[in-house]
Amino acid sequence: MSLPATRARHRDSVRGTILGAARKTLIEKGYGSFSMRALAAEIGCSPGTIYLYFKSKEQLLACVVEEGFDKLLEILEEVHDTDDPMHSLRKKLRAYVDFGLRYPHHYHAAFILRRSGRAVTTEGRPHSSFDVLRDSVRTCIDQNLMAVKNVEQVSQVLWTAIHGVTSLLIVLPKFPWIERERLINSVIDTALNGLAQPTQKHHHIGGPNGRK
Amino acid sequence: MSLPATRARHRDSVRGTILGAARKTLIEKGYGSFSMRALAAEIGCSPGTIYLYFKSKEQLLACVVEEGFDKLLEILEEVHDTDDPMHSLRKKLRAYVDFGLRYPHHYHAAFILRRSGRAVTTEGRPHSSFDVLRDSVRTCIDQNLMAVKNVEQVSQVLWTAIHGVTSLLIVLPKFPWIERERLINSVIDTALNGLAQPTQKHHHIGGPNGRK
Amino acid sequence: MSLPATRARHRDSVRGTILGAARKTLIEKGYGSFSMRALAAEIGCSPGTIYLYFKSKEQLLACVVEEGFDKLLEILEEVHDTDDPMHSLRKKLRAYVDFGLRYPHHYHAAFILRRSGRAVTTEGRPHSSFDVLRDSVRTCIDQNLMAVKNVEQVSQVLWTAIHGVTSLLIVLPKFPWIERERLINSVIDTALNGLAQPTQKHHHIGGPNGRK
Amino acid sequence: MSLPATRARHRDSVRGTILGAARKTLIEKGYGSFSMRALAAEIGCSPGTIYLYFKSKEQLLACVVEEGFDKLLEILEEVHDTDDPMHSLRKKLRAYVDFGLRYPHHYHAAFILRRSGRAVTTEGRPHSSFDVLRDSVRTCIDQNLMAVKNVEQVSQVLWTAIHGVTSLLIVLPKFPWIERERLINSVIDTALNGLAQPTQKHHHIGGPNGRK
DNA sequence: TATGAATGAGTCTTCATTCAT
DNA sequence: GATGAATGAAGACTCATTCAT
Repeated sequence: MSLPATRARHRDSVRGTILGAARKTLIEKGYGSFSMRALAAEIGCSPGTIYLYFKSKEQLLACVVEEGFDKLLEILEEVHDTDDPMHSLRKKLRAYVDFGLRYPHHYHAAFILRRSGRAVTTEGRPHSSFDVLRDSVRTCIDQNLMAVKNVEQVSQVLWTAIHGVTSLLIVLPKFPWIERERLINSVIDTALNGLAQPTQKHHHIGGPNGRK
Repeated sequence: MSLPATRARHRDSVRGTILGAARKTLIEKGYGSFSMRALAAEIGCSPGTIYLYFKSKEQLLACVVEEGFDKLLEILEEVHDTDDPMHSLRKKLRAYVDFGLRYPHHYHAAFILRRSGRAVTTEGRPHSSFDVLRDSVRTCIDQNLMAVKNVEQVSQVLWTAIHGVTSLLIVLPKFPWIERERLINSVIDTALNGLAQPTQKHHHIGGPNGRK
Repeated sequence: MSLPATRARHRDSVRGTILGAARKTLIEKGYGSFSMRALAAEIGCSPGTIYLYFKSKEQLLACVVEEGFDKLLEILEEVHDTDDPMHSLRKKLRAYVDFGLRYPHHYHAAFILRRSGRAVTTEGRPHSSFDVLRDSVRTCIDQNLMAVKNVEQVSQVLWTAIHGVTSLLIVLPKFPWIERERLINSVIDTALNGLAQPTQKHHHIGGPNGRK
Repeated sequence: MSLPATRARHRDSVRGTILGAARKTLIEKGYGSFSMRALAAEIGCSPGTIYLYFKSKEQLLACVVEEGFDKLLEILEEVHDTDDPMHSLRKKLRAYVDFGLRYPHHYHAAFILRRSGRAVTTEGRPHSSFDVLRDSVRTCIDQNLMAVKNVEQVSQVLWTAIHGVTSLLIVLPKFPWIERERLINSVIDTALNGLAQPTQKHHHIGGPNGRK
């Protein structure tokens, strides 16, 4: 470590400030209105300063997205496993949706946007959110709680299900959706029921059927 | 007909060319990089020419989206109903996914794109693809084929399910998906099973379980 | 005359329509907002059509200005001479100011604007508004009504006087001017009194002094 | 002083360069042809640079106008009052005209230019050139040297008179004016005589009448 | 380390003008 | 005579980025 500790600490602090402001701007103003100049103004530094910490706009945005992945991962890992693996799985699915709705721009950047040809992938990431989901699914299958036995298949089906609601709610917020809470629960119920052993129907609190 | 027929034909042709290029560019370069100049260059005309056919960038993009909605509606309406309502419903769901994968540009423009602030809505549209889906669902529920009886809820759950696969396959084509056909079928099976009456399990040909 | 009379009449009519619309637009929207396309739209013809009647935007505007000169001349000539030459002169000065205030854009184009180096001049015009003014002044001097005997000098002094009010009222309409009528009369009174024979004070109706 | 002095000096210098070029371009090319791009080219910098010193085209033009007002005010205040108020007034009127002829660009920007719709006003200006003129007039009236007793009226009449010559000489330099010096003096004489007490005729040196 | 001036390419859009039909 | 499609240049303005200080 060639830098004195205080230096390093300062660097990190400034870097954090920039990242925080970037995230905020990205979330509040949206992707299209994100500009390095505006960001510098927001922080109160000169445009050049940002380039001391991030090589380019692209890299800065990549860091914000990275942050999003990390945050999602963190949130999913916070869902502690219980004795009931299906319950744990359900809670993870729900945490995923909640993350997307709470940080729509992060989610958008990570899973919806396709930028300049290169899609965002989880490539090169040692441990991804999808891994957490897959682990949870594996436990269920190992305990014979699923009718479908293929871990990868079940995981992917579940992922597409929760991505479906999450992304549609983000992209089409004005669509006349049924009550949001009911929709999300129903999506998760439906997917789990569709995959579970016939004898093992798991519903969220409130029952399987929608009100008519 | 005030215009000579050749004139009108020419107009439509150019308009189509612009729309097509816009759609393509939009998906490949991304929303942020979409520029009227670049579009004109792509087509081989001057920037001003585009403005002879579309009032503004905004309107052009709106037309691209509109196009997507129309195309999808058209395809869904081509799926004729049969004696078995669940079978018809399944065929429509599958047609939806196939549309997205066959015309990813259209699909992207219609359901994935999110424009700064204002989201695409179906507002003002007399008849939407979702209406077709809802009608199909209603028939199933009327014939007591669904465990969940709320038409709107079932329709929305099904939509999010098929949108989930469709959009993820489009946006993250490099993700290590399981075999595409199996994934799609599994998604549809899962959703329908999760919603259907316990006694009425409908699977696509090939059975309910994924191969291990 | 190679064209049949009806043809020629039609030409003139269309030309007049264009000129009229141009004048109207110029007056209402101002010089900066004048565009050939907008003009065509206003008339309800295609942009190209205008070019069948006017070589260029510049020429069209020149014609409008020309029209302005003609109109001013016409108005000045309408002021009939009376037995009292000073009275006639005063009426002409007043007519000049009124013209400027009634057609501020014409006036602006003719006497205030300096376009691309070349100032608008009366060069080449066989008979100008200034000639009318000069003739009126000459009559006054010939009848020994002026203290200053130089026709050209008196004419120019009077012109600058009325141009002064006219242009300032046009250019600075929001300045806290005294009541407009009183100002104009006072300007004309002052100029005529300053030039007239000491024994011959001519005032407009209302007296020489401003109210205190 | 947060900026190093050299920085500040540089800023002012560049700002001045831009303002000067803007003033010049504005007058020579006319308002309609004034373009930020062309201005940048004239100066030899990039279009963006101008925006580092002026927020918009509108603001730049407003500054040019402001400059004109300031310069004129400065010059008028340099004319010191004497024992003879009419003489002082005359000197101020003459200084006004001289200013316009010496700095035609400034004068044009301040009093001749008319911006689309919104006219230049003196609004918000704490002390204007017109105030100086008015003060001088008030002194004359207080000493009973004027036939017309209304300060505002006299001031405005005098202003329109000197603006008349000044602006016409600037805008129509090719008109066959009488000798310039004689014209200016005659205008001022005429106005002052027209307003003064009958017994108090003040002429510039050289006498009241023009040579014939 | 941090600044802020500068750039050059880019943004959308409008315009005067031409020309085949 | 009239059209309307097309152009190419220009309009104001913004932005990511670099660099001397």
